[in-house]
Amino acid sequence: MLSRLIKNKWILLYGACLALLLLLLRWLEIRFLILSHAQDVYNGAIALLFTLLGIWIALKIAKPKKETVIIEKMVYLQPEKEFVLNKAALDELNLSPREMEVLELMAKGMSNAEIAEKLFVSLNTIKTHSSKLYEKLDVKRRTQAVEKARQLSLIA
Amino acid sequence: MLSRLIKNKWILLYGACLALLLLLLRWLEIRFLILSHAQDVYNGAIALLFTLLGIWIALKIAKPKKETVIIEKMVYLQPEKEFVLNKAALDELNLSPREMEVLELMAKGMSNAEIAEKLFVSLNTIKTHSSKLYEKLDVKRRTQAVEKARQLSLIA
DNA sequence: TGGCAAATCACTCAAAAGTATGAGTGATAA
DNA sequence: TTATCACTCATACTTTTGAGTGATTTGCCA
Repeated sequence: MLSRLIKNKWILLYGACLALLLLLLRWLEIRFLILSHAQDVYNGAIALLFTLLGIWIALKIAKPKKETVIIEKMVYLQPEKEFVLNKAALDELNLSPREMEVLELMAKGMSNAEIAEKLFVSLNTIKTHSSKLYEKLDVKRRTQAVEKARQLSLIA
Repeated sequence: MLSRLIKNKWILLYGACLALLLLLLRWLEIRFLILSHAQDVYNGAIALLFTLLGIWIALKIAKPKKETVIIEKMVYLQPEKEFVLNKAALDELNLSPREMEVLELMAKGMSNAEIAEKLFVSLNTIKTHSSKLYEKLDVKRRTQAVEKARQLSLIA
């Protein structure tokens, strides 16, 4: 609660300023007993002041627009004779178990229909899986998917 | 709609503060019996209005602040194992030079159209080549062709 | 010079792959 | 309880691939 107040200290600041300003104005008011048409100038001043204040607040508060920069970091894999699954890449890609299955069967050269039959699901399901697979692997075709998976050591 | 309100909760907060402030002033007013209170409400309203106006203006006009977010993307590279072309198998299969080219590009995940463009020939030509390729490799699909070629060490 | 293989391309039909969208279910996390 | 996710399936549509067939050109060689 307190921390929130502190966090929003600008609000307090703003309140204080407002209070001060009003007091100042009051004081001026009393001092000069308000010339009849001075009221317009007075209102104008308030308007101007608070407009500026609003602008200032907005500029302070406005959340910055994010700009994403992707930096590619190279990682070299050890040349192993036996196949070692690249867990890091696998985690990063976030493939579901089913998607991995489909990927493996794909890599064996099986058609969607064959994969569907083998996994006891419909052809459409396999299509859905493969589409998501391509999305996650950032490829367009199954041949590319297999290529990439091999490069990433996701499959043997 | 609601989320926008929540998002801009500081505006509400600000309004609350302003209200509190005005109440405070009112209290002071009563305390010290200074002048008519209508003026305060009036001033407060103007202040509030123009503050909002200022904020609105700023948000409309100001170019958005940019914040750079850097995301590191891992790229896994596999160091080249020494690839030894299996000449025996290649001789036996009797693939023509052009067919080998097509096979290699296929293995890179390129589509027939892309291969055609790359080799400056028509799509139909590539289809012919690939058909013969499948025949010679005794496979049904391009994925199988790539698989088989890899197993036979015809390609890396 | 005729035969042959390689390379080119066209055309058609069919099959497979892929896209887009929506939707239902069950499990699990917030 | 809501929300999210993985998995499932469907419909409709587009694109790509593959099969089958046939034709032309070019260079090689016996």
